[in-house]
Amino acid sequence: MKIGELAARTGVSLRSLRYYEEQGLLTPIRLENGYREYSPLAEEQVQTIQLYLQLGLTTDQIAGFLHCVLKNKEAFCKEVLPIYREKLGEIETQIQLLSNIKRNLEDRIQSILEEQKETEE
Amino acid sequence: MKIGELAARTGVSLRSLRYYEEQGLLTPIRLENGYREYSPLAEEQVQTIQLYLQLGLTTDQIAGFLHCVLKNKEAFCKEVLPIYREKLGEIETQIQLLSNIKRNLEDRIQSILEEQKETEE
DNA sequence: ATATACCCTCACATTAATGTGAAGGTCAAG
DNA sequence: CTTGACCTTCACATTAATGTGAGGGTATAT
Repeated sequence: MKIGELAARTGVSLRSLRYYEEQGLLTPIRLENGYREYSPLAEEQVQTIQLYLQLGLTTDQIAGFLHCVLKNKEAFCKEVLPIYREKLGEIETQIQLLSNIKRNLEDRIQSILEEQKETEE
Repeated sequence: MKIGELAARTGVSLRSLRYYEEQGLLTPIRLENGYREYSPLAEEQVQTIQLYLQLGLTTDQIAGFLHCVLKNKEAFCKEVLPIYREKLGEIETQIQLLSNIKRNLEDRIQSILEEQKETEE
């Protein structure tokens, strides 16, 4: 299938599909006229790529294990686990940071409200 | 004081101090030779700016209420509360998103570990 | 042959604060 | 008058995936 059809089937933009190719995640063959020709399997591959992107992995990281997970279960791809753990660590750090800010903001909002209450009296 | 001294006192880079001026957060006067001359109050102002930046506010948002909070308590600056609430909402959304990813990652890690255990047997 | 609906590549824009470096003026001490 | 430590402005780079648009080729139906 050509790129337009793959985009329609997957909901991923032409731009992104070409970008995935540039990043080595997708390698359609080229027709004589230069058009990309995707195998039927590409549809599933794109969905897999999307899944990993939604986990916050970069195309670089995905490229490191994609060809493996497309053929095997994740558990058989030794590159996956360390990347998951690394990402999990980042996420936890980020949540911690945001939680601190959240508490700070809540305290400040509370202070303002109390101050305003006093002034009303 | 000149920019180098202010940078040394506050730990904020020259680049950032100039950027704050560009964003309207800091307005040193200019000496005849073109050098920026900061009032002694600038040190505290910079610390205030840093505080708001650390809450995740943009220079645009800070510019909206900075001149007020430098003179009054936050509670008297009506622009502050809505901005805090907006930011709080963003933070909560972000935490929610990250928490979903976190759970997803944890599940996947768990699955991999269990699968590997089975394979070992 | 022309319209239309595809496809191609290349390249700039997006966000926000900060880093970095070039090219050059100012000032004080020697 | 030179050195060194300041200061100035300007401008490009950083991150990552995606949007957008120009300029142009291809294929099919009329």
